[in-house]
Amino acid sequence: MSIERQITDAIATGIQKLYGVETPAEQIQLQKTKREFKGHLTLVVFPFLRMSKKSPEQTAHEIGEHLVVNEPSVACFNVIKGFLNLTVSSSCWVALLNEIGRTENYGSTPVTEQSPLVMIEYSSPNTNKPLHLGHLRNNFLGFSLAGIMKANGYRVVKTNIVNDRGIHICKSMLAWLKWGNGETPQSSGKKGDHLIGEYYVLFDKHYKQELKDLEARGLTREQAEARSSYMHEAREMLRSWESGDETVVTLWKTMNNWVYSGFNETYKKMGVDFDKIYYESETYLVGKEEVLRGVKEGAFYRRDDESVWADLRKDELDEKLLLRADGTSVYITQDIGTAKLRFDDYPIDKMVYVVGNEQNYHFQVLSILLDKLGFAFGKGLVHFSYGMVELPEGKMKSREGTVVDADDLMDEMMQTAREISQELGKLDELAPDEVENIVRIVGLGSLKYFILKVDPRKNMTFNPRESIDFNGNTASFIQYTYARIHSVLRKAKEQGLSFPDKLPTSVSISEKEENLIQLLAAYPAIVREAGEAYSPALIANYIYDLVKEYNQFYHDFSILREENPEWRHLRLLLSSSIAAVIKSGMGLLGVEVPERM
RNA sequence: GGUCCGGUAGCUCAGUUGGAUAGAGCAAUAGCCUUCUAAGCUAUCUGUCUUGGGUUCGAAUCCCAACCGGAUCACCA
Repeated sequence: MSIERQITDAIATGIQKLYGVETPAEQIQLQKTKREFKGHLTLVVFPFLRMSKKSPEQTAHEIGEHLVVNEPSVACFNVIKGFLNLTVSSSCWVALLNEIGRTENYGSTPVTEQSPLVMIEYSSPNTNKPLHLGHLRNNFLGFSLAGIMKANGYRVVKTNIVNDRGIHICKSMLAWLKWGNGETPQSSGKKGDHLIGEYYVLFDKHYKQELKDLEARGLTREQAEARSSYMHEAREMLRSWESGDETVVTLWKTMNNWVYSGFNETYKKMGVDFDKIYYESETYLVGKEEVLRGVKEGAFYRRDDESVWADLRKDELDEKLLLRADGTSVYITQDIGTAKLRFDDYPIDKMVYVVGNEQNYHFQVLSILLDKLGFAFGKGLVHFSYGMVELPEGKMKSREGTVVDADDLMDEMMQTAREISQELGKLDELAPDEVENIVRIVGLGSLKYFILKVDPRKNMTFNPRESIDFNGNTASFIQYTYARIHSVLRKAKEQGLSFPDKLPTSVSISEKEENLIQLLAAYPAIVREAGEAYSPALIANYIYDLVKEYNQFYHDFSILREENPEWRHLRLLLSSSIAAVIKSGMGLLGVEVPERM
C-alpha cells in the first residue's frame, strides 16, 4: 500500500473519531506540498470545516495531532491557514526506495494472455509521396502510445493501413510512363518514395500547365478541368487497375514496391514498427460488401442513381455517401472493410486510431456506421486525435514547397548532434561506430522528445530554421544525465564500491533525497495517467522534472567522494533507481538513452 | 452559418477530478570547470492566465456570453 493511501485512510478514521462523520477515502485529496513549504503531502481542510464546525487552523491542528499519534508514517506537521502540511518520516522514504530498487519493471503492469487486447493504428501513409513532418508526429505518437498501453497491462497490436490505391498513385504512374525514361531507384540512386513523390509533383506541374493553356483558349476553370487529357488518362488508368489490367497492375506493384522499400528505411530510422500491415487495395472490396449488406439489412439506403447513403440525421449529423453511383467506394468504405478484416483477425477489445484532428468528423461517422452494421466495437472506438504541426508561416503546403521531409529532418538532427558533440569534444575518445550510435540516439531522441513533450491535442509550431535545442527540456539533457549517472555507477564498480540493494531504514536522509524518492514513487501513477489520457507528454514532462531535480542534487552532493558508507550507498541506490526510471520512461517515448555521451 | 478544438512571459511550452505568492526552457545579464561528464549548476529579469459576467471560503482550471485563431461540415484521401 502506498504511503499516500495509508495516510488517506488514517485521515478518514481521524475525521470519524474527531467529528463522528463517515468520509470515503476518495473524498480526501492529498496533494504534493508546494516547494516553498515544509512537508511532503498537504491536506486542504476547507472541505471538512462543515463537519468540524471549527476554524480552518484548529481543524488542521486536530487532524494533524491525530495523525502524528496514530499514523506511524507521519513524523510531524505544520499548519498554514487551511493547509495541513504533513512530513513523512525518513524511514518510510528509505523503505520506499528499497522497494523501488528491487521492483522489476517498476511502473509497468505485467501483461498476461488474459489481458485485454488493444489494436493501435498509426502511420497510414499514401504511396504517392514520402513521409513528412506531420507523419513524424503521427508515428512517434502511435509508437509511444503502444508502449504506454503495454506498460498498463494491455496486449498491443500495432497496425498500419497503407493507402496504396486510388487516383493519386495513378498520377505518379502516368507521369513516370510519360516522362520517366525508365528511371528506377537503382538507376538514379534516389530513395523509392522520394522518386515516386517527384513524379507526383511532375504530374501536377504538367496538369496545371494544361489547365492554364486551356483557360488561355477561353475555357472556364471547370471546363478546363473536365477537358484535361492528363486527368482523363489518370482516371482511365484507375479504371484499368480496378478491372485488373495486367500491365497497369504490374507497373503499380513495381512502383509501390519502390515506395515500400523507401518507407521501410524511414520507419527503421524513426525506430517504429508494426505487427500487422493492411493495404487498402485488399480491404476496399470488403468494405463494399459490408455496405451492401447494410443496404440489405436496411441500415443504409439506395438513391435513384444507385448511389448508397447512410442517414445520420438522427445522430445529429448529415447524410453520408458510402458508394458512388458507379459502384466505386469512397474513403470511409475502405475503413469499414479494414475494420471488419481486423476484427476477423484479432479478438480486439479496444481499437485506437492515431489520426490527425482534421478527421474528427470522419471518425465520429465511422463509429456510428460500424455500430449500425452490428459491430460491437463500433461505439467504443477511440480516435486518438492530435493537432497539426505548423511552420512559423502557417500550414505546410506541398504546392508551395514548404513541406518538411521526414528523412531530411532526421538527417539534419543527427548532423546537428554531431556538430555539437564535436564542439564539446565529447566523442574524441570513442570508436567511430560508437560515435555514430550516440549521434543517432541524441539527434533522433531530441526530435522525438521535442514532438512528444507537447500535449498531443494541441497544434504545435515547428521552426526548421531554429534547430531544435539541445539544452533545457530536451532529450539530450535527459540523456546526458542518464549517461552521467552511468558514469558514476561505472566508477563505483571500478573502485570496488558495491552497494547493498537494501538499506537499513535508520539511515539519515536529507530533504533533497526525500523529494527525489517522492518523485520516483509517483512514476507508476504517471504511467497510468498517460495511458488513460493517451498522452506521452505526461511522461515526458515528468521525466524532465525528475532529471532537473536530480541534476541539482548531483551538484550539491558528493556520491563517490562521500565517506560515510551509509550515505554513499543511499546515493548510489537512489541514482541507479533514477537511471532505471529515466530509461523506462524514455523507453515509453521510444527514445533511447546512452550509457555514455 | 452548424459542430469541434485552442488562446498562459518577447518565443516554445507545462500547469485543468477547483486550492497557498501561476511554472520551466529559449532569449537577456552576472557568476561557477586542479573536485563523481560544464549538453551542467547558481542568481537576476520577464505575466491584465484573450475579455466580461457567474458559481464559492477559494477560479488559469467549472458555467454563460463575447472576441481572436485553427479544423471540419466533399461522389479528395
